[in-house]
Amino acid sequence: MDAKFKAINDPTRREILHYLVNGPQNAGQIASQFDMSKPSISHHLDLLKQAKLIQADKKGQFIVYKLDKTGFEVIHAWFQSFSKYFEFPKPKIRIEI
Amino acid sequence: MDAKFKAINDPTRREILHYLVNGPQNAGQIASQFDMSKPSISHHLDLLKQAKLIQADKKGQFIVYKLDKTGFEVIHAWFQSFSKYFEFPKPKIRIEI
DNA sequence: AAATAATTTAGACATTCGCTTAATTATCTA
DNA sequence: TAGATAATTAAGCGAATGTCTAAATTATTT
Repeated sequence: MDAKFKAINDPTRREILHYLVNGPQNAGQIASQFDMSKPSISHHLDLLKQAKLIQADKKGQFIVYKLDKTGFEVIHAWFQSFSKYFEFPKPKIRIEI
Repeated sequence: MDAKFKAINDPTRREILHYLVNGPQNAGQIASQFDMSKPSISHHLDLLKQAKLIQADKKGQFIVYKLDKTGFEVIHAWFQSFSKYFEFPKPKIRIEI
């Protein structure tokens, strides 16, 4: 729990998560998006992995990262625990008639 | 944005938020729930207020705090931005037939 | 087997964070 | 108005965080 909130507390890590919405990327591709050393990005990726917000898959000499639903669901559930106090806006839907 | 994620990163602040689900409480009542000095709680309340996760109302010599929807909605919207990647579990509903 | 490439690990440093005690401000009441 | 109560602000300290460079590890290519 703590690890997840800690993970999303950093702006770089939140950017990494958003970047991965486009699909899986290896560590080098992710690092190239940021004006920051590769070891720093590697450290951020490690914290995101510990929080189960991303998954790492080794593909030869590359390590491919992708979003992990596990961690997101836990945080989402935490938010739901406030729903008795107030409702959050729901996505608009259309129903055919 | 940063202030909100920072605010929910701390376990004491998350407990304060949950405590306020029961309804508005003044600073002393909140502090009495924690084995921690009042100035520390006061500081936590300040960060939560800055993040617009709680609102402060002065009632005489008391300051009454309550949850503020504003900040929660912003964080919730951030999560929604990942919904294109995976859906979160929806609350179960019953429809009368 | 040696060279190259991708990534992580290790060590160091400045900044931020959370906590405490002491001092301050504001309000209520006798 | 003096004294008590509620809460915050100020100052200081140790621990955690984010960043870097340099070194080590793992996998591929020639």
